[in-house]
Amino acid sequence: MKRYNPKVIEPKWQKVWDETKIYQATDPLSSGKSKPKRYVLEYFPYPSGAAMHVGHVRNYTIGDAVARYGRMRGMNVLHPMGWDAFGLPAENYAIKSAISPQEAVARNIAHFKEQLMQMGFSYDWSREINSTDPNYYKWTQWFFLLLFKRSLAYQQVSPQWWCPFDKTVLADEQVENGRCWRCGNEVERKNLKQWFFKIRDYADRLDKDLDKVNWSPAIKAMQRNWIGRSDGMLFEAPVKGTKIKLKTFSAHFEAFRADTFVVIAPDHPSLPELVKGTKDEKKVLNFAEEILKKRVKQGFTDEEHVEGIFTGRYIEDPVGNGDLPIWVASYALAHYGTGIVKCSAHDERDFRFAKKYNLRLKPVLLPADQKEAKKVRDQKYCYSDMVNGILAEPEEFAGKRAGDVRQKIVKYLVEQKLAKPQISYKIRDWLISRQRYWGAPIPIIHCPKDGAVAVPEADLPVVLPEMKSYEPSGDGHSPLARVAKFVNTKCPKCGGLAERETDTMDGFACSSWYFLRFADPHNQTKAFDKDKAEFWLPVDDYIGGAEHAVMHLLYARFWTKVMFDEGLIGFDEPFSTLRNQGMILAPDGRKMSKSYDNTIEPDELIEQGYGADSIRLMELFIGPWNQSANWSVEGLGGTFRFLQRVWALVEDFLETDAKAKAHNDELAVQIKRTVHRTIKRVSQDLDELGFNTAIAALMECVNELYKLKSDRNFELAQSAWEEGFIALSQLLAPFAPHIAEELWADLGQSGSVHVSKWPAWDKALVKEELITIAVQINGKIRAEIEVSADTAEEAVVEAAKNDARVKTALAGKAIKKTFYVPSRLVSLVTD
RNA sequence: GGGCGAGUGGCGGAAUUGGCAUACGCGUACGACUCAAAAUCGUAUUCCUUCGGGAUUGUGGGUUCAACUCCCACCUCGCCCACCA
Repeated sequence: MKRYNPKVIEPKWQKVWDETKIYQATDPLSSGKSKPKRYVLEYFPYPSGAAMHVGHVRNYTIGDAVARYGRMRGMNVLHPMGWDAFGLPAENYAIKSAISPQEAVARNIAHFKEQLMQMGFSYDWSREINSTDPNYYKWTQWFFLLLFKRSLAYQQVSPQWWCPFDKTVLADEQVENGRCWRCGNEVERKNLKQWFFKIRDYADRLDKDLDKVNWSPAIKAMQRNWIGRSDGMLFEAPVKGTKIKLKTFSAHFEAFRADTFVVIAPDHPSLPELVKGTKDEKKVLNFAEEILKKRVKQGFTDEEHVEGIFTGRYIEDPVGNGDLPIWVASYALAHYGTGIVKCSAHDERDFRFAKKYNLRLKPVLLPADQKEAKKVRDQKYCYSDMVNGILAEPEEFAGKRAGDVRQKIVKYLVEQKLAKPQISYKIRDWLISRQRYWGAPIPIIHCPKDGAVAVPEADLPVVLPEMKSYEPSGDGHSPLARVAKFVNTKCPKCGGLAERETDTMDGFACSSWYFLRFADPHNQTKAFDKDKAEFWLPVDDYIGGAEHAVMHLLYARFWTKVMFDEGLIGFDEPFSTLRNQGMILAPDGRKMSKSYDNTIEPDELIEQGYGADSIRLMELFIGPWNQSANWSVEGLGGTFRFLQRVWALVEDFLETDAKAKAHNDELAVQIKRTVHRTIKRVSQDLDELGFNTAIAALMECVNELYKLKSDRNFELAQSAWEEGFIALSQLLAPFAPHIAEELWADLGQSGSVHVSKWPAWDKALVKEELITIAVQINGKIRAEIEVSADTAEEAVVEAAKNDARVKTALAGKAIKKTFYVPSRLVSLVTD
C-alpha cells in the first residue's frame, strides 16, 4: 500500500496549484461572471527577519479555511498576500546583519514566502504587493498629498516622544508605559517639528461608525476607549485683574456648584501669559518645568505624589462660586479638554490635591444616607457618584438625584448662558513623520518663499535613494538629510531653489490602504480602479490578532473615510467583519519569542515528517479559533494519526478488488448515513467558524467508517464507499488541502478538489430512524428508552411509563405533570 | 481605578443556546501483532462506592419539572486601557 508521506505529496500539489493558478480571483468586470464575491484577508506580514512560527501560522490557516470553504461554496474569493516591508523592524534587522534594507527585505520576503508556500495556503499570488516597491509607495505618497490637499496633514513644533535607541519620534500609541514599543527603551521628550495627520477631525465618525461594523465587542471597546469620546460642558471665566478668559471642560458638571479652585497643566501654552506680572512669575514657571521633568521620568504611576503651586491668579466664576484660585497641578494634562479644569470635592484627584495644599472644599453632591452625607460634608472622603448622589445646589435641583437631572442641568446651563455643550476626545493627532531611512519619503518640498509645497503628481514617486550608510543620526533629522542630490531641488511653484522634506512616513501609512490595492494591484495610473475597489471591498473577513486594535485598524478606517469624502470610493468602513484569532502560546504557556527561545517553526515540524496538513489541522483543532491555546507537540501527533487513518482507509479500499461479490444494502445505507451526517455537521460548523468541532466530526466519521469496514467488507458496498470517500476528501479540503487533493485524484476524480462543488447532505439520510429518549423522574434520569423517530408524543410518554425501571422508580406514586421534549426526553413529576 | 473575557476530568476542549455533562483529541493502563521494540489495531479511562447507588461544570444562594447554560452575591485567572477632568 502507498504510504502516507506528506513530504512527497505536499510539494507535488503545491507545484500543481501554482502552475494551474486555481486560486486566482476573477475580476467580474472583465469576465462578466456574477458569482457572489468574498474578500478574505489576513494582515499582511512585515518580514523582519524573525521567521514565521506556529503562532503566525494559525492566522493564515483560519483565513485559508474560510477562503477555501467559500470557493467550494461557489464564491468568487479574493485571498491575497503581500508584504508590509517598510519600517523599523526591517531596518533594524538590516543594520544588525550589516546589509542594506533592500537586500534584507528581499531575503526575508523570500524566506517568509517559502514558509507560506510550504503550508499550502491558497493565495492569489498574481496580486502580490510589496509596500517598499516604488510602484506601491508612489500611491502611499499620493495619499499623503491627498491628506495635505484636504488640510488633514500639517507640520507643528511640539514636544514629542523620542526613542534614543531607535533615534526617531514615536506616536503616542507606540509608547507603552514610557517605553518604546519596538525596543523597550525608555523614551524621552524632545521638541521637534513634525508632520501630523488630523485624525481628531474624524474622531466623531470613527467612534460612531463602529456601530456599522461586525467586530468583536473587545476590539470595539478598545477603539472607543482610545478615541475616548466624552460629552460634557464648556465653561468660561475671566481671570481677575487681566483680560484673559479661561475655558474649562467638565464631563461631570452636575456638581458645578462644588467648584472651589482651578488647575492648569504645567505645560499649558497659556501659562506664561497667565502668570505674567505676578509676584512669583519666575518661581511658578520654574516649578512647572520641574514637574514636567519628573512626569516624563516617573510617569503618573505614583498617585499620592501630586504636586502644585499657586499661580497668584483667580478666576471670577460666573456660575456663582465666587473667586477661585488658579493652581498649576502635576496631574493636569495640557492636551485633554482645554488643559484647565475647575475642581471640586467630587473628583478624587482634586480632593487629594486640595487636602495636600489645604484648599477650600465645598461638597454639594451627597449620599442619600444621612450619616454618610454628614461624612461627605465633613470632607472625610471623596464622594463622586454622579448617578446616585443627591444635589444640594443650585436651588433648582436641590434634593434631586444627579443622574436624573443631568440633561436638565445641561438645559439650565445653556439657557442661563453659563456654559455650552462640548464633546472632548482623548485621541490625539497621528504623528506621521519618522527620522529614519527605511520608509516612504514624505513628498513635500520646502521653499523659502512658498513654504511647504506638494510634489506634483507627475513627479511621483519620490524615490528613496540608495544609501551605503543609512544608520539614524540622532540629530533629529533622517539620514536622507545627508544626501545632497536628494535634498536639493527646485520649488514646483516658483522654480526657485528649495529642499526636500527628509522625514519618511510611519510604516502604518503603507498599511492604511493596502487592502484597496489588492483589488487592483497592477494599476499604473491610479492607486486603484473605483469599480474594482467597490466590487471587492469592504473586506468580508479580516483575520488577525488583537495587537492591531488601536493602531492599524484605526488608521485604516481613517484613511478609508478620507477616500470616501474625496469620492474615491463609495463606502466608508474598510472591514465589515473583523475576526481576532486567539494567540498560540509556547508549550510553556508564554508568548513565543526569540528571547525565550521557545518558538516552534512549521519548517522543523514539516522536516520531522508531520506535514503541513497535520499542522494546519492542529492549529484549528487545538481549540476555538478565537481563544488562545498552548501549542502541543503531542496533539500534533494526534492530527497526524488521524490523517494517516484516513489515508490508510481510502488506499486500502482502492486496492480492493473492484468486482463486487455481493451487495449489502444495509451496509451501504449505514455508510451513507455516516457520511451525510458528517457533511451536515461539517457544513454547519464551518458556517460559524467552528473549525475544532468540524474536525472532531470528521474524526468521528472516520472512526465509524473503520468500524463498518472491519465488520463487513469493501466489496459489499463498493459504490457507497466510493461516494463516501469522495465526499470525505471534499470535507477535508479546507483543512488539509494536500491529502484531500491526493485522495481526490486517487479516487479518479478530475480537476482539483478545491474548485469542486461542496457536497450537499441528503435530508432523508441524515434523519435518525431509532432515537433514544431519556426518562426523568423528578429531575433525575432513571431510564432510557428506544423508539422509532416518528413515534407520536402520547406513544413515547406511554412507552416511558411502561418501562420497568421507570415503574420501579415511580413506586406507585401518581404522576402530577409530564413534559416532553421531542426526540430528547420525557420528564415525569410526581407529588 | 475603568473596560473586556474566561473558570467543565490528569491535559486541550465539547454540549443542538434551558433538555441524557464530559463528544473529539492528548496522556495513561491493559490486550492483539512482534524474538523484541517502534508503528499500527482493539478495549478501558470524571470522581467516590459496601456495586444498590451517590457526587460532580470556581464558591454560595435563587428561578425551573429540568441549570455548564438564566438571575443575585462572592472568589480566582487572563488581556486591554489608565492622573483623560
